[in-house]
Amino acid sequence: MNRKTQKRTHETKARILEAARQLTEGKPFDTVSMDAIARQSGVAKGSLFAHFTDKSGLLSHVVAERLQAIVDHWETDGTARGSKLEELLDRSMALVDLLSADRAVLQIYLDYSGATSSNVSEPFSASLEALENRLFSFLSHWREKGGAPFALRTDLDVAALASGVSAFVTTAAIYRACDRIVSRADCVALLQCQFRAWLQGPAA
Amino acid sequence: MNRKTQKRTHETKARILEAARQLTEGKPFDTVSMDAIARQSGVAKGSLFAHFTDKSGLLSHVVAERLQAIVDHWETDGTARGSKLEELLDRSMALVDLLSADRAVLQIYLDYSGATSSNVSEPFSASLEALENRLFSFLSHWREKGGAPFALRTDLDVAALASGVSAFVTTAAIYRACDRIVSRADCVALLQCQFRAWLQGPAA
DNA sequence: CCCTAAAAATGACCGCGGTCATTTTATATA
DNA sequence: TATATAAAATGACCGCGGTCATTTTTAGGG
Repeated sequence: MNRKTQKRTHETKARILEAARQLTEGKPFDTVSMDAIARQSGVAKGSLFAHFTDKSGLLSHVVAERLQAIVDHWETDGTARGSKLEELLDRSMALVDLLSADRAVLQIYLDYSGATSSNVSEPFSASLEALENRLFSFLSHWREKGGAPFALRTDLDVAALASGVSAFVTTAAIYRACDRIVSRADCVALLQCQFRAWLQGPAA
Repeated sequence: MNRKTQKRTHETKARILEAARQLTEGKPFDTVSMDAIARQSGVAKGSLFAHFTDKSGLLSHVVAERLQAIVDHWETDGTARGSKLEELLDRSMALVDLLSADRAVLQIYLDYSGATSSNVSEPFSASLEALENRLFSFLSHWREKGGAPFALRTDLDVAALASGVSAFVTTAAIYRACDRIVSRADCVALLQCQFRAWLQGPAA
């Protein structure tokens, strides 16, 4: 017969996540071992793998939180900005900064950003979906209401535009994680150029 | 005093690479251990790391060869094609197929495609550069001589066009490596749409 | 040809992520 | 409350990538 999950489960899971959160604060993921997380959370190592599929699966929760922070900030921050393009650049760079700062974070993002929701931790896919929705509605708004410095092209639907933007952001993060793009300014410049070329409608 | 490297060096390095080539034929990289490569090549494991920085560094040579094969095939194959766009799609999908078939291959490609040539094995960066050159000259030719099904846009230089194409191909490979893009046909369709939108000049 | 110093090869060893047979704990029922 | 059993926790263990003090081989000067 089936019994329902005990409340211990949620507690230990929370303890593990809290330990992971603390230990990864400011340190690269690959310097934080599963043994260390087990020790910090006062739980046997084996238990980590009972609650999470693997190290990536565990840390994807941490990445999810960081991703969510970007979304939240985008949604709440009403700071006036020079233009729609600048706003998009600003938000994109927040993501690039997050992803390119830690190889393992980028790794997790790439592994899970493409996967079907079934094999990914819900927090991560939720955050990712929220981010994609935010981008989608941003572009929708831009197209409908207009915005500086140019009008969006109309020969592609918003979803297609968004997927292109994502592609540029992702590759920018990859290039920056290696050292192909050295300075942050170069990264911004590249994205600005690509965004213009991808999003701009025919000249008025 | 400095002595020059012995000829043994090249021999063992070649033996190791040959073993790696054999063992990875048709099998995912992560099923082939360094111990296995050492055993197959008749060399101590420690020697592998004397000749190559790490497993990625070793296998990047194998990836380089596969990459080079794509370049070579593109350069020699004079098969008549329906259009420039089809040719580009065809060649891009060859790369996508290569990268998405094995996680570790994709990993190596992403790690090294961005890195400065100094920290990457020469064969790999050579193959990558050859591929980029091939794309560049393909696009240059398209722009100058024209070609179906449309003329290339002229508001971006060829290098910028190429970087965009690479971005779309890379993300397509990532999506396909996970299961975001299930069928190969969907992948082709996505790329076709993105290539058109990215490359097409203003309607005549 | 021998001797010596540098170059190359070696394999025991380490920490890591991950597994699993076993033990401990909680809960439903009598 | 006592008992049976499912759920949860445990930690010794494994194979992996990678290291390094030691040994073996090679090349060049006397």
